[in-house]
Amino acid sequence: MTQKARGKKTSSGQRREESLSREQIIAAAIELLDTSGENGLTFRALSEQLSTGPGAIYWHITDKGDLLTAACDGIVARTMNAAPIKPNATPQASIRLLALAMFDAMDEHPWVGSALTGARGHSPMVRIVEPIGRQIQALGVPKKQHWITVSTLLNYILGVGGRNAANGQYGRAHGLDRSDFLEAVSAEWLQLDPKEYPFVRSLSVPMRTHDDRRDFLAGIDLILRGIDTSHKRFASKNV
Amino acid sequence: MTQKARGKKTSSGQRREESLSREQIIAAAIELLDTSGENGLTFRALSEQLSTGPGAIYWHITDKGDLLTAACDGIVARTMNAAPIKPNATPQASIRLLALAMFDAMDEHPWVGSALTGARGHSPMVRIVEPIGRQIQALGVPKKQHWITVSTLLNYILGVGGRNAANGQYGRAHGLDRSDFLEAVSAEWLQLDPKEYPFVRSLSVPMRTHDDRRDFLAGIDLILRGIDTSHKRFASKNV
DNA sequence: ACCTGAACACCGTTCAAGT
DNA sequence: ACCTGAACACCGTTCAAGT
Repeated sequence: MTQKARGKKTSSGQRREESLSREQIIAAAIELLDTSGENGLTFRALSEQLSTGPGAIYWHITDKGDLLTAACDGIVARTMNAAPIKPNATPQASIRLLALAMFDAMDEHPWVGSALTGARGHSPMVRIVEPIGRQIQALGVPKKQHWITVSTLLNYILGVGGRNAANGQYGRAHGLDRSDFLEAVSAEWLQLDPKEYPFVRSLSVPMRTHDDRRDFLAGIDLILRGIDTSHKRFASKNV
Repeated sequence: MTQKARGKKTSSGQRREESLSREQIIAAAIELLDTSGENGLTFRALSEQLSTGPGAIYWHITDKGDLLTAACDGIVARTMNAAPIKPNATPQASIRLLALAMFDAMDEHPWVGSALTGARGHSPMVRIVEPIGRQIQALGVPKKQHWITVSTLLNYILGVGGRNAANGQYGRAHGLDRSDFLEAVSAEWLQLDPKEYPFVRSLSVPMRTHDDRRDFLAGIDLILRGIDTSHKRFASKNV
């Protein structure tokens, strides 16, 4: 509204024509994060891509934290809006779908996992909590349990996202692809003291062969079973 | 063993008498992290506290990531070793106890939450997985489910720890204590559009009044219920 | 073998100066 | 109102030089 369009007529190639906007900056930040990872987002690199000086960005953005949160929020917003929740699906199926959508988003944009955990304010979080919460409501979970039920699901999702981000960064830094990485961790686990770490050693095979996405879903299902039980118990007392 | 003790005889006050050791550095790092937060750990601040130059640290430590992981590992190790698991307690009770021990540790050392998520290698993770895994075994969970069961618990714990760390940092940066912080978030949630965020708005009261520790445990119990169910189902098929 | 500390490359952020 | 870009304070890390 207040923004006067003052484009430079002769747009030379990829140069911007309009004045800088917050949205432009965020979009460029997302692109930078996607292509060069968490450490790739620099005010200098960003301003170069936008063909300005680093100081210009501070007119539209408060902080690096602000920028990171905004970029994260952008991904979360489009992810949740695009999730195809069917009106006649069961609440469980819808929760699975929503969670899986987040998983895929965090898998495609590994930096989202850590940005989400450290996000300032509430905006990205709230975007996830709302649709999941509605399904929890539809599940008939009593009101007193709403908070801890969403919290549990959210914290699980955040945990997976954070680990994914860390593993991805490690792999990128050491030039390992996913199977190399799993192989290495599996081997390390096998070298642990059999007396001290019998259980961890017994996990060395599943660790090497597991499927992140499938196991993420299995965790969601595990939690969903816990919700169901508590609901039935409560309902039988009340109805 | 190979390390010759070559102390300076006249120890002036707090100066170190022996040559630098990895353990000394890690202990100092933990102290620094506890007193001045995640951003307080600097090679310069650390070397000053150890009365050396920044370069000296690199003789014993690979990296800042290495240092952070080692500090985190130190806390996790002592936490898990100190957890008083009673041999005649139920597996569920033991898992609750172990999880709660980790929660308390991450609450006392907020930086552990984020360090744990980003930890390189596996060492701190493995320390948590082993004792919890044994209880899962004791629970009679079938072998094929071991991996996803510990993963789910671990990811939940990591998620809570990460959020705690982020909230703590936010509070510290803005000079808010816990209740101020919750008040602020709760107020923000109430200002959301009632059409778009009815569920989140309905959480504004529990958000303001909730107890982190109790709710963390409630989440653990929720997950434990999910495990129980799946176990019974499997057992009835097999026995 | 272990430590010193100056130096390097690179950050986020600020701010006087411009338009 | 918005942008420029030099400058500041501060990082992690390296490395020749010392003991």
